[in-house]
Amino acid sequence: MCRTDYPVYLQLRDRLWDWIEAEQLSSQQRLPSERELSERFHTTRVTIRQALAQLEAEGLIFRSNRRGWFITPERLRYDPSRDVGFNRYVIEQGFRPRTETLFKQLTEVPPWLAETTGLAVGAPIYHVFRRRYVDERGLLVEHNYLNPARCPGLLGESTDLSIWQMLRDKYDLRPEHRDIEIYPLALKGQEAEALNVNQGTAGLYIQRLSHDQDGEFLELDREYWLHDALKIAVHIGNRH
Amino acid sequence: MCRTDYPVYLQLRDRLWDWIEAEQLSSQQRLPSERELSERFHTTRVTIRQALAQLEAEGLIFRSNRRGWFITPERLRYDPSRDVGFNRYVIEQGFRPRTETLFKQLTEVPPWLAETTGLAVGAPIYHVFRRRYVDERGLLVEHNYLNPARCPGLLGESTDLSIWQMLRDKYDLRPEHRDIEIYPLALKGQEAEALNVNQGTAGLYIQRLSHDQDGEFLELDREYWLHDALKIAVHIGNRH
DNA sequence: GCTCCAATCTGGTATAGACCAGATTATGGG
DNA sequence: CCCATAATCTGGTCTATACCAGATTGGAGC
Repeated sequence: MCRTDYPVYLQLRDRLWDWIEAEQLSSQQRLPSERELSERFHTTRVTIRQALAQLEAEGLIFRSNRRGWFITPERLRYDPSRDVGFNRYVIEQGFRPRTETLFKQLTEVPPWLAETTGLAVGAPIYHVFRRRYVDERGLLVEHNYLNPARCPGLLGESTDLSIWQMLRDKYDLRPEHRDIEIYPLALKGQEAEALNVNQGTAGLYIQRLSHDQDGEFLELDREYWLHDALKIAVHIGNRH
Repeated sequence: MCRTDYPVYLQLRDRLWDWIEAEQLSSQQRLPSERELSERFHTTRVTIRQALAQLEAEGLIFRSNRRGWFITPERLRYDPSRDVGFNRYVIEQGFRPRTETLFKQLTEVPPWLAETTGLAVGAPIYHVFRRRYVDERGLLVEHNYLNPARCPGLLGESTDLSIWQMLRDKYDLRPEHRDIEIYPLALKGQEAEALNVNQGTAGLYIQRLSHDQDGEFLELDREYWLHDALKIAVHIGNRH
């Protein structure tokens, strides 16, 4: 269509970007439908979808299953090395947090968990599965595995707020040592469904293994974030 | 093709996964061509490409521009909070590192860098752009911005090894405070070209802003990693 | 005003083909 | 044997079309 040797879908990406800027579309606002865009830019739906996927990878737009394309909100800043609850740092940044507990149960330690934590296979373990929202967009799901010996009766409490705060206030437990793992992955299966995204959507995995002041296993936390939802920010050093 | 209500490309993903396991394909080995796969699995190239893209997102395979699909090597473990050089921790994990300096120059602080570092716009700054390999696969490109006042003559040295080590040994500078930012992004432009991947390939961005023991700006490091290349692993706490 | 259901709109999946550009391989001449 | 060139193979891009399933909307009936 144009004379440069740039592929069409990348040209469309640029034009869509400019169009979004020009229209001043703001967070969570919906784009025109793919069919409408493909007409407007004189191309096919397949090609416009390539351009949209490009902008999605860049984090400018996101899709909501069969509802349309929307402008991605600003990334949430997150410091996994601090033990500040989700609700608190979301509010601090001017957003509205919400947490849903999808299930919580007492179960038995499976082999992979035994390997990670050093617990015995088959030992009792609390398992909490939660979904967290910011401004009514589900950004992550989270599995918490807790040692029932250290926090008996925890499942009886509400888990819609901070588990850490509960551990600190009710059980006098504080994470002293922490092993953190972070890597990009594709959201699949249970996690993709719970976040209502397509299988294979880009995500970020954050795992935190915490031991308390006595060196006992305290918690394993496995978080699955949307790739465009957060920016990890950590400060290392004595004073600020 | 099958009776489940699972999409074909996800079934293909599973069958490809099984096939790769069965064939015992190992790191960096090439898959059959897309045309061959689409015949073998009785589908079209478009659909097989969807399945391949799925496995790519999951990090099992990667593509090399117009050469084919290959098995992804194991992720490199990386701790951005420590000041251990790239070459050293790659070797420690049993891989072969290599670094290419794509360019190095004395330039002037642009506005965005001034904002990040607190330096004055137009002040002199060293800029080094490098590409790093593990077992001959380019995994990341890296921009280093260094304060010439603190390390005069640095550009005269070879930058194919550890810059940190040079700062420590030759200039007696050690990073005391560090602000780290990490987030997923799409590799574009210069970074995508240098890594020889398509525009929009998933990547991970790691930025490190370092100040030395005197509180002076020391270095800004901007790393662009392939999304499947690394696993960040950090330990926080007193002793191990 | 409400509920329920049908029509409609959305993105998601899939087919069948075509051509291009870069990478690799085969070939032929020196 | 080496080297240059041609043929071939690879993934990358693009068109045109079709149907599906879930989400939304609009209207009929209460």
